[in-house]
Amino acid sequence: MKNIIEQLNKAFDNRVRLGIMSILLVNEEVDFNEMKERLDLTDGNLASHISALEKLDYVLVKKEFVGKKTKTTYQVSILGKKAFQDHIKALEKLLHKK
Amino acid sequence: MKNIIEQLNKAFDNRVRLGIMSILLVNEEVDFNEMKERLDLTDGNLASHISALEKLDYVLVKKEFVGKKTKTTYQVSILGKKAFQDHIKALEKLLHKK
DNA sequence: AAAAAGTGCTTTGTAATACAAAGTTATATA
DNA sequence: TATATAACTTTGTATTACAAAGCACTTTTT
Repeated sequence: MKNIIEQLNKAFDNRVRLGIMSILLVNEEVDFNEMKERLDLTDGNLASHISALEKLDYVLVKKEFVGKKTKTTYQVSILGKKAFQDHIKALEKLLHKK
Repeated sequence: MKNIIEQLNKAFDNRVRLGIMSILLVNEEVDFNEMKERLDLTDGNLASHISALEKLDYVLVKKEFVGKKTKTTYQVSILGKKAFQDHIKALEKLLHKK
């Protein structure tokens, strides 16, 4: 039988990743710079958290050219959405249902 | 102006500490061994997380003798309850209100 | 009475984060 | 030509998280 904290997804312990996911759940697409500004992160910090979420296939990274300039946008994957919603459910269970 | 993740309390990022707090919010008192079993932790790991919460004055530690045996029980402090509820509010804001 | 087990830690050691800052490649603009 | 922007990667450091072992003491078992 699982204890209450095992149901929480370790990937979402971190506040930055919680922030990224919650932004991506309500925004179809968010690009590197908007994310960076909304969460007030350094480039490297954002890149590394995104990379962690990408490795788990929770976030999809799209790279395109706008003219000759690169543009990177992020989307949540179906798996990521599911994982996040499960995490929220586990959180709610933890917080309200004893 | 604060960004959304700054409102989350860093002390509650961790799943073990989230678990401890949520148990203490619905139980007047919980002793060392019950906490340990409910969260399935090693002695040292529980002790260190409790100590972190104690340092923040979020948890009160009561040591007493039951016969000649020591017994340690934990309670959430008023400050801790406040901090935790604020954290939950911030979480809800993050998760539901965009 | 000796050995084993339990209470509640602390210490030790290791591995995994988290993060800032600087460096990088390439394009863009003044 | 010099500066700026985009999107990283690298480097280095400091902080966690955790298991396992050790410890002092008491209690239970044999």
